[in-house]
Amino acid sequence: MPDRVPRPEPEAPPRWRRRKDARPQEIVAAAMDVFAERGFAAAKLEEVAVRAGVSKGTLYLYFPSKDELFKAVIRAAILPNLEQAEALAAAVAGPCFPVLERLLRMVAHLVATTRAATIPRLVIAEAGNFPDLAAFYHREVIRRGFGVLASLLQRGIASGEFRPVEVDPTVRLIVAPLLMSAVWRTSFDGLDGEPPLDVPALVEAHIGNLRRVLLRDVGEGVP
Amino acid sequence: MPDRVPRPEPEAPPRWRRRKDARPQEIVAAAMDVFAERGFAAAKLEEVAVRAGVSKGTLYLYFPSKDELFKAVIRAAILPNLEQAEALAAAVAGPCFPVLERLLRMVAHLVATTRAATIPRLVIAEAGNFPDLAAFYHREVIRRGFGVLASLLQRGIASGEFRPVEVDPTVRLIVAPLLMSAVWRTSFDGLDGEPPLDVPALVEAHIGNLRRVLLRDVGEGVP
DNA sequence: TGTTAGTAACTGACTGGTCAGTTATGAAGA
DNA sequence: TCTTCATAACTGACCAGTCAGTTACTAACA
Repeated sequence: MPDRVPRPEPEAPPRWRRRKDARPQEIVAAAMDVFAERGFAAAKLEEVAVRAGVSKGTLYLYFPSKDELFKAVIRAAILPNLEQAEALAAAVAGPCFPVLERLLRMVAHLVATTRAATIPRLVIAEAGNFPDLAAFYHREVIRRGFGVLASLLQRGIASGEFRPVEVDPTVRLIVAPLLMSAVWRTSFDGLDGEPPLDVPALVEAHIGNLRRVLLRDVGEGVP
Repeated sequence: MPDRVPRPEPEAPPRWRRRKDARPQEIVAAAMDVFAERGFAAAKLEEVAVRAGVSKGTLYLYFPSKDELFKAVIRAAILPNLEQAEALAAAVAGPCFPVLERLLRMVAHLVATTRAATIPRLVIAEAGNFPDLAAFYHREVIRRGFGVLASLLQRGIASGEFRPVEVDPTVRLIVAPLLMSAVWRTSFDGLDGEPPLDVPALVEAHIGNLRRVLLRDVGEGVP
């Protein structure tokens, strides 16, 4: 009996390929999805692996632990946007309020349309269990974001464009509605047949309020 | 050999006592602590039991599951305060802005001093995994809280005390800083040696801003 | 006023399932 | 051929939920 070839598909594609450079991003993208849907604790690495098209062991070739994978997700989702915001705020010389408007609308757009909106919720939820993650987020995201707004406010106050408000509370009051929108969209939206949160309308109302709060000449001729 | 009495302490107190009515509250209080420290998923019922001074089995005599215990915690922490707020808002006839001030300061005080401040964070974190809990919270807490503020705004607008603002976005803009404060205090406070969030200062700044936004006659004589 | 039988509160060891992380093995590519 | 990338079966810890047994209390009866 001649030796029968044991593999029936000589033209079958290989069961897997080596793709050392593409893997990390794909894994992070898959992890972003799963963490967003389930939260950190309830997310299963097996599911991350399946969505990334690899096996669970492969995750551990690129990330030493679930925690580190989580941090990588956060970094990947937040840092590019933050750098964009810093560039936007730094590169302007004229009046400050229009810059503030553009920043708010940009963040609102992110909140309303991208997966990055789930990041604050994830960090908030896990801050107690990952103090170093909370510290990282506080240092790399919150502090920098606050810094952008604070310097903008200070410039506006110095030039006389803005009333002399207290900077720190005002920064927090500017940010709060955006943060709340991000959290809302990823926690409560679409419950009980409620209409979804209208983020643009909320932001426009907020900008209108800020105009009355920050600027010296309030246009009182509104009907 | 005469029969030695096997129990050496005839006056020893019993190892446990039957306390059918006190148990549920004590268990809920212990669970509140553990959930607040660890989050729902990472909280261990064994630890809840130890802090409540009972065994794990006893928890299941009073609550059918971890989920139901969680809901009981939420109800116990939120509903009394909500009823107080509704009473406060309903029992007034004069101008609306002082009522709004009192409501905001009351909530700020809760946020700054009580364990109830951790509840929003817990609900936000677990909303994805417990849709019915999110729906319960939305229906019983958020909708009612929004209702209190919305009717107050409408009364103020109708009487001419307030400018004719859009009610729904404005309610959200009023609530956002308080929600953010609650989340902040239980997630980021005391990180990196930062000073803790000054909730009263934030609320006073917010009230000042709302005065400019809502009232018709803005006192422009501020230095 | 004991004594005792009955009951409901309570305990804690156990189970079954889940899942993060490990490793023996093999295929792909140089 | 040898190294690297990847797999998939495996392990061990952890924990919600269970249940057979124990104990505090009570009420009926002596």
